[in-house]
Amino acid sequence: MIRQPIKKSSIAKKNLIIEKGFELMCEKGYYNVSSVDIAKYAGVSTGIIYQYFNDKKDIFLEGIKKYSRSILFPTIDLLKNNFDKDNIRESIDKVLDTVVLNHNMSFEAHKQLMAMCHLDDQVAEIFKTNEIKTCEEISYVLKKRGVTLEKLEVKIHIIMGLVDNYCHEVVYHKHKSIDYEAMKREIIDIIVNLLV
Amino acid sequence: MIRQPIKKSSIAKKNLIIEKGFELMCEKGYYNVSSVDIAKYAGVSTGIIYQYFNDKKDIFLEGIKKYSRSILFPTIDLLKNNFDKDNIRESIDKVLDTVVLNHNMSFEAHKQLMAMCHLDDQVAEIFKTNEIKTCEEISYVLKKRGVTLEKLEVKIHIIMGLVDNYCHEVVYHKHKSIDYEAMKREIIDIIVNLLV
Amino acid sequence: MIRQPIKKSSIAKKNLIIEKGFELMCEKGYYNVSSVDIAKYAGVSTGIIYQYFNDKKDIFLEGIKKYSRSILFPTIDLLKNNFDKDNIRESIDKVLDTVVLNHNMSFEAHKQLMAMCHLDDQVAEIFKTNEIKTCEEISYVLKKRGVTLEKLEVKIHIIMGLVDNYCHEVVYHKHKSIDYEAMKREIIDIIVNLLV
Amino acid sequence: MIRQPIKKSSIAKKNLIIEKGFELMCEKGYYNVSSVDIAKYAGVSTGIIYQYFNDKKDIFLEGIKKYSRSILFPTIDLLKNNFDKDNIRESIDKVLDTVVLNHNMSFEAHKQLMAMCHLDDQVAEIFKTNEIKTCEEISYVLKKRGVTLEKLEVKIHIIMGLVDNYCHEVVYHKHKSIDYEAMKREIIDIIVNLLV
DNA sequence: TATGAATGAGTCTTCATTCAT
DNA sequence: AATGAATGAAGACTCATTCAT
Repeated sequence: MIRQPIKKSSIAKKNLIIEKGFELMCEKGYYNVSSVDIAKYAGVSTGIIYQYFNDKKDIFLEGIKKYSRSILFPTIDLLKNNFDKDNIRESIDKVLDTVVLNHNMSFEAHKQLMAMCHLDDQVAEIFKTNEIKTCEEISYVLKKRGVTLEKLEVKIHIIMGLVDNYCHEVVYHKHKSIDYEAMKREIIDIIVNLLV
Repeated sequence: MIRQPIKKSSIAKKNLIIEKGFELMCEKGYYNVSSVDIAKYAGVSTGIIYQYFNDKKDIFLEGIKKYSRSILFPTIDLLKNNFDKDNIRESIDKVLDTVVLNHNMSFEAHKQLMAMCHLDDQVAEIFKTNEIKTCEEISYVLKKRGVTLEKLEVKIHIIMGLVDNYCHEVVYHKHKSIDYEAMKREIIDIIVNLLV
Repeated sequence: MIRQPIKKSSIAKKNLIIEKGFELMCEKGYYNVSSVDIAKYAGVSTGIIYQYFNDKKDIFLEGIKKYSRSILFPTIDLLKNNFDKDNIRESIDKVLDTVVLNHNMSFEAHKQLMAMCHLDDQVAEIFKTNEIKTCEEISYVLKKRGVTLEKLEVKIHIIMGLVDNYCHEVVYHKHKSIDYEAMKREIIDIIVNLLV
Repeated sequence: MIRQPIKKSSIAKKNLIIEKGFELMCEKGYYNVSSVDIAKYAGVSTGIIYQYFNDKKDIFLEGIKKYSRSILFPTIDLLKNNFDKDNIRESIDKVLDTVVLNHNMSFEAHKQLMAMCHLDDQVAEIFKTNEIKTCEEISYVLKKRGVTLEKLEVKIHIIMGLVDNYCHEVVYHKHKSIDYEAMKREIIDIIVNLLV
């Protein structure tokens, strides 16, 4: 049924479908985009889609595999570039700002990805794997930078959750009654406490 | 267009549609359930649905308004019944267990609600309102029980996030490499630190 | 099944349904008006409609029987009041003006009635009967006013058709390229020729 | 949304839908035919209909554009082939017979077309345009055959109306009390009078 | 390989009519 | 005699997927 493209141009075409399809689904929403839309947007025929993919969801899954990591867990790169054991507070501060910035840049995509994550087990599985991998990498980076703690991975998981929550709070829930600067300080405190 | 039921039996019928419809959508998934499915499941005709609701989403929204609070934010009742200032650690422990239990009881419902929360602004709005209200109520309870802290609401928000994350971690992500008991202890530590 | 109202108030109610229902159907179009609409517009319950009428069309038919004559064939009354054998030209002129005026006053109703006349055999039958009756009456009036001609009824039929055509031309087709005053003169000439 | 067929077979398919759909609607009545009916009758899928047409009415309109001229206004061809200035009476006689014959051949179609003409402005517009065009063509033919009259177009309009009325009288209203042969003679007289 | 026309099951929605009260 | 809530069959329309070319 499903063919693996061999020719260079075919491989490019398959990748184009993933790229453009994922882009469109992230922007408009999985359920608001039809296969015909995707084909048109990618500039290919509808038929070819079903030679490289089982169904519409397949495209989305491939898209996630390929792009979601950079959308959802850019933390690792941030840390690699910014983490300074002797200046944890500022490192974390920078990470928080960057994560918020990143979320705002792909606002709709994030919403769609989170939604699909809850609606589809395969999507959820990919996210889970991603998260674990990210956690391991962060762990590796931290260790390299001199952080030696018990239960490090558990702590990193908690920290990742905290960062995420803070981010969602700021990006989606933004409401007057909350003092977000204070929240940020509290969260940094918690993280610092966990890492020392 | 949309009629408000006046007769007792009609009100009951409308409520039945909300109850059964919401149940079905939570169980099978919003996008996997049609209005005909809902009508059949509720034992009413398809026509009547369109006399009381604009569309499927309307039913879902009403369902959320009616039930989601008890599904998503039972924390408040837990606290009311369990919080003991001189024994915070155990109080929190109990809350965590109960939240996990509660999530497991309506596993699919939670997933659907979270998904819709990301896909639909109206749903998101209801959640946001609920969360603020819950936060305020928890704040009120804690104050009554003798917790007097600066930035209490900010802290409660963070705690609610931590609880939620822990819960999701346990319920959805459950994987071998993580020591969930350790995670629980860490989280309790953080919460206790925040509250003293 | 169908009940004949006996009580004075019931008879009034049935008539109200015919009156208001017919009015609404003429205005909005038979296919754009539902029984519920009619009931609401007449201020009665939907149920009662089906005690006095077999179906929606019944109301329309009764409406036609009751009102269409005055809408469609007011010619007879015009003639009764205006026909002057020694001044035919002016009589006809007045009739034409009045018929056009009458059409314009119930523009939508006319269109609906003509349409239904073509769509439904029962409606067509009523129209046919009406036309014959009108023709006979006109014939009677003309004779009384001293018009004695062979094949009078045939001529009257032709005249009625001419009047109708002129009217439709003016009311519906109105376009620049045609000189309607000239047309009127020609038609009057023809009619006068027929009647002398 | 709406696609224009390019491939030969697709064009044929679109035309088939118009042809069969129009045929069915004319036969059974516009309001008694569903898109599924049309698809079945034309031997195509329901989906394809919505790729070539906005809705049912679209098919009807295309049908009218394609076929109505030959159904409704064949007079012009009749005249072209039969009109003889020195033998007007017989020419007209032949036209009348042919028009009646033609109406009887597509009895239901005529009724539907007339009905839709009153119910739908787009249909009405097409008819109006057709009529004007026909009138001009007849005018052209008559002039060529030596008929030179003032207000010729007005007269042709009146004649077309007379022919139509006679035809409807014969085809739809047929009733004992009228002497149709006499009516025919009268109408021919009127027409001849107009043309000399 | 690639095309894009075609499919048809499935969805939402309406409304003439019935029926419990 | 009257109500108006309820019914459910039928219609319009969509879209993931297939298939002839």
